[in-house]
Amino acid sequence: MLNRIKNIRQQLTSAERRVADWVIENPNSVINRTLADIASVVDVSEPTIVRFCRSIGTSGFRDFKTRLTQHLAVTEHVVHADVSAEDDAEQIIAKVIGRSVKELIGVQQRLNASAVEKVVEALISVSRIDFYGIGASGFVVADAQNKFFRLGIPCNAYNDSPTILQAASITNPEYAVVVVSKTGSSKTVIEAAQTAVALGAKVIAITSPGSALADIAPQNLLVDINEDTGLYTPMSSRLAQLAVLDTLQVAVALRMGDRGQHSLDKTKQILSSTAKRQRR
Amino acid sequence: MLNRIKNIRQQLTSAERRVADWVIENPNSVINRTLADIASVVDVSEPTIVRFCRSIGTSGFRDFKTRLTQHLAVTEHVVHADVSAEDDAEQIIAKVIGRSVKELIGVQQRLNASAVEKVVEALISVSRIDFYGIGASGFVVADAQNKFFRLGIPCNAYNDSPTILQAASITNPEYAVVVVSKTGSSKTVIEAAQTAVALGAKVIAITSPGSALADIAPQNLLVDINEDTGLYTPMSSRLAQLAVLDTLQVAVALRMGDRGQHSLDKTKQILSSTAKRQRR
DNA sequence: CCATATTTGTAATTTTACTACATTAGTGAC
DNA sequence: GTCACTAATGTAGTAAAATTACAAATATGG
Repeated sequence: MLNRIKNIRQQLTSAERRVADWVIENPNSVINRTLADIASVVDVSEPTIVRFCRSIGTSGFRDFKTRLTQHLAVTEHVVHADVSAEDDAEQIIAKVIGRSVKELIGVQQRLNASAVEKVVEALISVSRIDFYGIGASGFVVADAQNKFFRLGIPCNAYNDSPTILQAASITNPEYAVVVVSKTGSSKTVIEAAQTAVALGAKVIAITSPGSALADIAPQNLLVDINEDTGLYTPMSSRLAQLAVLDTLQVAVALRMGDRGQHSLDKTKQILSSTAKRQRR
Repeated sequence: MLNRIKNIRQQLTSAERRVADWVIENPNSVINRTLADIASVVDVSEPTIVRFCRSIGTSGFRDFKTRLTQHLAVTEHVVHADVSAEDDAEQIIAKVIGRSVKELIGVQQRLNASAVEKVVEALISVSRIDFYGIGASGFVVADAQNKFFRLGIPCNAYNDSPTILQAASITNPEYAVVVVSKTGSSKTVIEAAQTAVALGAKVIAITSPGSALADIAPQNLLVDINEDTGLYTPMSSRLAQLAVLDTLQVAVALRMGDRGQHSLDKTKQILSSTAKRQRR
């Protein structure tokens, strides 16, 4: 919604643009104000505001207001405060999960669609995929390996430095290498990424923009994770990485068509028949 | 919001209750309808609806409408449609992550605060914690182990059947055992939970309500995960489990006070100094 | 610098929410 | 059972807010 306004801003007439600028500056104010109200603070006429609403694709001021309300409810649905020792369980639940929700929505908005498309192209063009991640990212790559494996794609996940370095040294142009790292500054993953690039593998980095790793990898999915406020483990970055990999897996599965669906069905079938056998 | 209406329902007068029932049935319709509109379909007068709005704590119909809009935007912030082969990257990102967001918000609402409190009590009363999970839950418990370990709590995660059964057989009342399972029907985890309960360990299950595992474990955090629509791997359940464990870890850390904070600081310090050393 | 198109504002209209008051229905005492 | 009283609901009018029609002003090209 707000993005749409920003995108279309230059196509607007000057009075409408003044409205747009004010809305972008004070989105929350729109919800509690009336048409006349806004007209007077922005110093334009009421119809101008209605025209602005139509320009950005809504049917009128009323429609614009409800849509903005919905948009803001989602993007700002967060308990902004940090957890504190006085919080009871109810508050902790709200705050911890609220932060995760915020993080996911952030990824949803920041993740670059065309970059995703390119990465998907790369992933379906190779015959195997390796995932590298150390520390907290180690769990993420293990999960990713499982996900892609179920699509029938041969793949491995490595989470310790020596093995990652060895794995990188035996890659070739038939490999895609997905390197997951929050900071993108660990020596191991950088070295591994360099090696893989040199050997012709398609290297994809899921990391922070501007990091050393991001500079090396030709295809990047840069996820700009909000820095942790210091407290507690990096849940947010893990969640963001998982979300990116979920998206990639679904996108790859769709591009693979029946082949991927078939593999999925088979793995599911095995899982459920095992469960039944065990239940007896 | 809708919960509030349900709670207050019996205190309403009969005409107001008719309004409440209609709103609960058709919450989305409220957004696009006018006061007069709703009055005619519910077959009450307009002031009755305004009175209903006041009864549930809003200042009038307008206020009620925006609040409901916000509420629905958050709880239904989802592209309802499933992903399909025709979707482009943009839509896949929106749908996949949107579903995850929905799942998290669902957990946030369903997770029982008093149950969380009891579980936290149990976790801080023991000297070590074991995490059991097989298959997809295996990744979740590995992550949990890492999280709690950083608080300075001795703990282990097991993700294969024989090891889980062995681990359960050496538990004692000084152990807390956290069993993670989506279905709660796998033979291994049920058996392990039974063994641990018999040996006096505090057994906590993160699983579906009504499952066999839920019946065994004295303390349960029941997470009622929306069944997957069939497509793709169980991302939702994994996310829900992670969210529950995140919450538990934060709650435990807060209850531990300085002791937990101190351990966290130390582990963080080590991580960053290692990173620096590697960067040289 | 005039003609035309575009942008913006004024004022009237319509839609919508809200309020004051009247009517009806319900409840308990005798 | 009915009268008095209270609570609940509706009617009709009012105020407020959004929208529209049209006119004035501003910009643009020949």
